[in-house]
Amino acid sequence: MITIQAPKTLEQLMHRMDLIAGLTIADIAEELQVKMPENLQTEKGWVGQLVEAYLGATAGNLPEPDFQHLGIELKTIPISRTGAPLETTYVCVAPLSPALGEQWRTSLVYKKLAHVLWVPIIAERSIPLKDRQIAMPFLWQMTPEQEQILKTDWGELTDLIVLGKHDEITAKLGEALQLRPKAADSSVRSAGSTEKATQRMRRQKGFIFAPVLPSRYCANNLI
DNA sequence: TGTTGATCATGT
DNA sequence: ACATGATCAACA
Repeated sequence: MITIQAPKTLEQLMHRMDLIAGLTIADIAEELQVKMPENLQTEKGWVGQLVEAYLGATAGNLPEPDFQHLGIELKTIPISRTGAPLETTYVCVAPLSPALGEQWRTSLVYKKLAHVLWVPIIAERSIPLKDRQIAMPFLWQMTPEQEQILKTDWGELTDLIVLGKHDEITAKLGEALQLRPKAADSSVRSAGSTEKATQRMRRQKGFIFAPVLPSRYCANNLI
């Protein structure tokens, strides 16, 4: 695979955003000389990793924003031809034992969502992977109103974990953030550090961003 | 048919 | 083990 240097400045990144708009997945795979799977059934994160490589993201699988020095998180988002988001977006793990006194602004959720480069991809399931087209990427920062929603959701969901109310946690909670299972399969268990003594094994969960805040993405214009 | 819970691949 | 990247697919 061809390696792309990380963008040094925000201007460089924005320039690459302009260049990637309108390309198909096949275009990018060809440029990077990577083999493209027929579908995503066994490589669900493949497109995200392809776009990361193409734009020069550096964080790998570290729990940090993708463009570390710019503090920007890259997220691909599948959209319909009319710009409606087709999936929710994984943000980060939800600690089984949240640090005592953890605040919203110091949380990993905030760090990841503070600056997001959304890369919408027209990805209706009827469209073959190779033909799916990148729409216009855009930088997003939460507004004060949006932050209030996220902060409230994060606080309520974190409280449930802190209080050990794991049985009450479902994806129905939260307005813009959900807590959903995040594991290889439903049998995986792990212990929170405060619970190791009692051997209370719980299922790992992750914070999921329901795309209700940037509710519509440019699909047709700007390509 | 939209949502919620489950699952897959990869890297350190 | 546990973090990243997400989409799949069963079921309400």
